[in-house]
Amino acid sequence: MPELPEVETVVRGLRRSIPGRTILSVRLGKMDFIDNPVALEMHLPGRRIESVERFGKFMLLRLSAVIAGERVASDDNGDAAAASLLVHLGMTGQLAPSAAAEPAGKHTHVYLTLDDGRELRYTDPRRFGRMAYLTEAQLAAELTAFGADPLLVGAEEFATRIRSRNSRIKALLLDQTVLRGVGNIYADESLWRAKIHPTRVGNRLSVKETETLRKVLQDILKKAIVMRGSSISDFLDANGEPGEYQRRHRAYGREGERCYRCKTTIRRAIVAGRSSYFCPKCQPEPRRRKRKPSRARAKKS
DNA sequence: CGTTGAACCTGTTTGC
DNA sequence: TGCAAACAGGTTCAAC
Repeated sequence: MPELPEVETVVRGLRRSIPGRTILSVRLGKMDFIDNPVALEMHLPGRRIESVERFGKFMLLRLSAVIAGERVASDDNGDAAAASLLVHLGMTGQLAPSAAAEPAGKHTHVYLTLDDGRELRYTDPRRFGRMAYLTEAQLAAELTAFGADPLLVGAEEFATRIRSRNSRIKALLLDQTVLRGVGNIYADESLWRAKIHPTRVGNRLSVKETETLRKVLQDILKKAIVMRGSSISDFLDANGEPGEYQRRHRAYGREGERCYRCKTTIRRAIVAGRSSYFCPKCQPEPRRRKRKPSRARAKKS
């Protein structure tokens, strides 16, 4: 459920009351989605949360360096220096503070006790999310593999990233090493708006088409953030509130309904392994590509 | 390189 | 009603 707009919504919510708080203790339930559970228990207590940031679909809680004297940095592990708690919400993750006395749900697996009587809790039924305590060096290494920020990427870079690839545009939009933060909903919404069929191949899109796609993608992401994301069945922000952007969806989840532009019935097909919704009229299907002219003897056709 | 399908895990919806 | 199948905002990895 969480794509860039939803993660940004959670981050903005957390920024209102989390920075400045110190983590007093850590309690863990199931921990198969945590890189190194012991690292959390060992290094989080005593740390102050300096800020909350977003990187693609990741949330980063920036942690203070351990105050000298509080805990002596006698080791060279770097565990006394600034570090971060990286959180990915997967499909069903939620990160929100609540009063420590508030009963937690069945799928709440991480409890960070704060110094103001609250607990920052991570809840995730499917546990497709991820949590990890990372030093600065580990964090830097972790983030290098990701692509451009879809909100900031310029026309030239976007065109290059898309038009240099031989994959379907749907797959490219979902590929986090191409763009960081776009998921299934916003990929389909932007393709519908740009009138581009999800199976069109990147290197066969014109410069004009990629520029249209970049603009509508940015416009959609910005509007979705303003509307606090899309809540399909269970997305809730850091205040437990659902988003409103699902009311603006034009393609995603609309199989069998009529296209807002031409009234044609919206169709669903699996592209890049994901349900993809599109208007078969507004988004014309590309001509099937001939297979490679393998002159290496293939028996023939 | 690129594509597909399976796997990870739990819950909800849909179909017979 | 009951039960099984299909499906879900994501990522990763093996196999071709």
